[in-house]
Amino acid sequence: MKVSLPDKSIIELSADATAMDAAARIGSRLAKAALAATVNGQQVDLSHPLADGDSVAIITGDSAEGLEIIRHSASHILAAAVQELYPHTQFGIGPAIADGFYYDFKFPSPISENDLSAIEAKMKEIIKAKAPFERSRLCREVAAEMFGAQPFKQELLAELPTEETASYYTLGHFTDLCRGPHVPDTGRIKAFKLLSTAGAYWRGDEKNQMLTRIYGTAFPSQKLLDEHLERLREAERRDHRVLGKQLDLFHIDEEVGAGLPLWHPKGALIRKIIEDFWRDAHLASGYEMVVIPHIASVDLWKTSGHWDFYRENMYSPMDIEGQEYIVKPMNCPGHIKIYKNRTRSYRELPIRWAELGTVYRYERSGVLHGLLRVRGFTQDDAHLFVRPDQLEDEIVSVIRFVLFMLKTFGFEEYEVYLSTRPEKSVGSDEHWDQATAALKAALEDVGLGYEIDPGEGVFYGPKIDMKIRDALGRAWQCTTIQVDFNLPERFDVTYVGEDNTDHRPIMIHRALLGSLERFIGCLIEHYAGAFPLWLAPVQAIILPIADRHMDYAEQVAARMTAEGVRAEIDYRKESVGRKIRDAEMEKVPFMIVVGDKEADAGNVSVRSYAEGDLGAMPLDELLANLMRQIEEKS
RNA sequence: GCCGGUGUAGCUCAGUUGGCUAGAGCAGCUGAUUUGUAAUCAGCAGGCCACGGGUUCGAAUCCUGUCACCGGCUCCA
Repeated sequence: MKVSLPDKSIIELSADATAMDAAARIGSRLAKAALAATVNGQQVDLSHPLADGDSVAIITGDSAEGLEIIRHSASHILAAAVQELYPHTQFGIGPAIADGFYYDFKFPSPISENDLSAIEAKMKEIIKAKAPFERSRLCREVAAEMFGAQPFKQELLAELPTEETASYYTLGHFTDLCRGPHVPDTGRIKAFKLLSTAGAYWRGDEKNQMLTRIYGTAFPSQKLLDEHLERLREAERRDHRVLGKQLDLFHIDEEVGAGLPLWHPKGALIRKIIEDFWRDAHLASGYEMVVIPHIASVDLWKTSGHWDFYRENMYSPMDIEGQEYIVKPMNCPGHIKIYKNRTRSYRELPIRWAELGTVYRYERSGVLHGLLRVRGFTQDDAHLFVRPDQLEDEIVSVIRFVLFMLKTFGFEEYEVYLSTRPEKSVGSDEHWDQATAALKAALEDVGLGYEIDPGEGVFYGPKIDMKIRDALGRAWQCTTIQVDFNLPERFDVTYVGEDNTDHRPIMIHRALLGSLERFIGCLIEHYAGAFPLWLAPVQAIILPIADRHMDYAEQVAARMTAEGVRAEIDYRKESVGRKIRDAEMEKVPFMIVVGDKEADAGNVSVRSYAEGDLGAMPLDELLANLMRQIEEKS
């Protein structure tokens, strides 16, 4: 028979040939590297028999598909090892994921990370034995019989469409319901490591029982695995919680409360720089600033619907002279009240009101995470009141504004989601459809790729979310843009139209950075604590060589400060080497060494954090350089 | 909230099968050194061993409750 290859060439094989035979015919090196194959667009095992006219591509560990198959097979090896070591374990599922794989188990008694090395050892035995993955097809009755005391497998089996005979893979004594494909034998797994254990609800539903998940990763070679582990260690060094401590930016104090960060002077300064930039950018983009109180009468939250739809995230009311007040979890009702304080004309719209608004939300203790998930945070919030004919243009300009902001902070990569109507929500289907369509149209207008996140909208409207990733690759939602027909209705928000009758504006809720806490947390990790010049709390530190250079150091500092550069002097009686080391540890962008030579010549010796020793130069030259970098925010 | 783990000086960490006055480095303070591109030297001080209860002649160590933190799950800016 003849089969075709990806390069369009045709090879001739015997009538009973398999995908493996095709690989062998192409080359012996490929046969050795082969893990699985794609036949007519479908991934299959190497043992898959070919038919005349098939188009065949061999999958190796070099491709993303190959890597996924390696990891998926590794998860089966993990399960087989667990079955041998802990015979009464019940098995959940074990897929490949972005950076590795996991398998969920219900162990007869709890295990911990200390047990992973024993499981790894057993896996290595299985790999050394080059045990084959054997595929079979069973009818449902036989499979149900085989999975006897495996309730999770039984549940999966019961949900399969009746007309289908599912496929099964057997590895030693372990058989799993699985679509495949798998590597031909366990010897193909060249490098793997078990990383951690975790609790995970069966099928991701907290109403179900909790299983024990084991995470691991696998690569086609030890070298690639080592590189990956090194990246993980590097990521730990970028952790904003570690850097926040090292750089003295913030801390979270047990006696103050979980999830309530305290900003130290340097952290607060970075925050101030971001806030200043943010306010200026907003004022320049047609926004006005508003300010509202942090607590409001419970009546406001009843009108807005938060009391009914958002209460699980809100703190309990406090009693003030018999009236119930609530700490705000959102800023929108306050801004609406400002709008409603007088009659608005169609000529005023769009109204764009922005506020760095601090909100407090109840978050379950287990979800708190440094600055990235807290209980009190400041949103870079704004509410736009627009006429229907202005809606799409306004969304487009908000999206453009977001892209500008993120780019300024060095974020070039993010994920975009369009979240649709959740179960707990208010408003008519018609309004939801209209709002969703407007967001979609705007995204397409700007040409931004996005995914749909079904049912993830807010209770009052759909939203566009943008997520950026932390050092460990976890995605955090920062930007959010929400279209809302409902709150204007609930508060009876109106404007007088050209026709002299009342009309209902549409609201856009939006936060570009999301919250300053989360954004700065991501920013610390993004820059690994080495902030670009415009954001660095200390931009330059002047290092006098000996006490007699203090006067000159102060002249230099005064000059820099006068130009608006944040400069400090290291007054300590320490060696230059020591002062440099400490400045390096604090990741100060510029170190200015001044001694006899500099004082005599009236210049400065410059060492940059990024580039090292730059040699001597006139102070004016350095300043011009710094001013340019600050201006460019580079 | 749930599963597993952790909690010793400001920070990073030792602390053996329960047994001397709980240690080290860094940071801090004092003194000496006046230093040329990643740590000068010496001395001193610093601990309710997260917090509460229990077991024991004796607890940092064992048991238990609470809190916080870490990795996930669920949930979210």
